[in-house]
Amino acid sequence: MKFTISEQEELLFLFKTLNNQLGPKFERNTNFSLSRFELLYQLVQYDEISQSRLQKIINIDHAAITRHLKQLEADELVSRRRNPTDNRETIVHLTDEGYKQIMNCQQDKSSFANQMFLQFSDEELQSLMDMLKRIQENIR
Amino acid sequence: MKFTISEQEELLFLFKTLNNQLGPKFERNTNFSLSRFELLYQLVQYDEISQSRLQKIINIDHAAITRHLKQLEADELVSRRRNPTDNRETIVHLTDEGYKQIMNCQQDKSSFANQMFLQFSDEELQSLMDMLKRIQENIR
DNA sequence: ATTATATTATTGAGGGGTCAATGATTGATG
DNA sequence: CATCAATCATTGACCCCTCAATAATATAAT
Repeated sequence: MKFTISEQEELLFLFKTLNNQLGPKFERNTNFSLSRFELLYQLVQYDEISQSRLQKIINIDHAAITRHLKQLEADELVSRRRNPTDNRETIVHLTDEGYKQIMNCQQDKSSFANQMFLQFSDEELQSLMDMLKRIQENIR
Repeated sequence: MKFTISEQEELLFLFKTLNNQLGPKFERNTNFSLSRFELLYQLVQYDEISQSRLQKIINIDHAAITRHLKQLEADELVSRRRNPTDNRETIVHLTDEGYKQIMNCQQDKSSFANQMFLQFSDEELQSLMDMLKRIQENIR
């Protein structure tokens, strides 16, 4: 006995598939994973920021944040130190090398995003963004 | 010095975030990961199917397919045997227990998908599907 | 027939993510 | 001020994924 799949359900799986394809492609183009890129990007914006604030912005688990930053620190793209006024916090800061590298792959990231949304109108981008945010709300 | 992020780039990261949230939620609701669910779903459709055909349908790496099916076999939701007419292939078949379990969580999956697309019109679903497929084409 | 080529499945290494438990530090409260 | 509760970071266990290398089998080509 077979059963059918609704359009909604098809979309759910399409999402997963698309994402599985997106991540590796992005990484091949920029040499950074999406998460690492986001992390470094935020560090450019904030200069100094605690891990827990980064966590809230990036929206991945604390554990993943810690491990990414430890690795980025080992790679010397980032420096970390305790917050003197609150010793629970670790404050993260981009090194010169980190800044250089994230700036270097700006172009790659942009052209990747352009390729991804080739032939999308502004209205479509807007509507897509809107729908994704609504989905996010719906499953919250 | 800061730099800005285009709408396209914002969408790229929104995709990743949304997906990171989608997977775990789905799993908590159905007790199957999205991939396992898809695998079992296809087995309901095909009754018997080779791993390589499954791989092409589900669109994840061969290695992941092998590991999922080995685990599902250990859980006795699936049986596997060599194809007598082509010994390279492994043919996969759903067990009664596997059938029972996948059918059991149909309801959970449906209500999850409904929740996800709450207040989406048919046109929106259609347009979303269309856009996702175009993105998939664009990055292929 | 024998050799070269392609297909299928498997494994190992490594990256990314979650959840749960732990330890340290800070803040609030009786 | 002593204790209890919240916050932050870290670690371990485990899941999912990709890529690359390998082994086995089948197919094609000389």
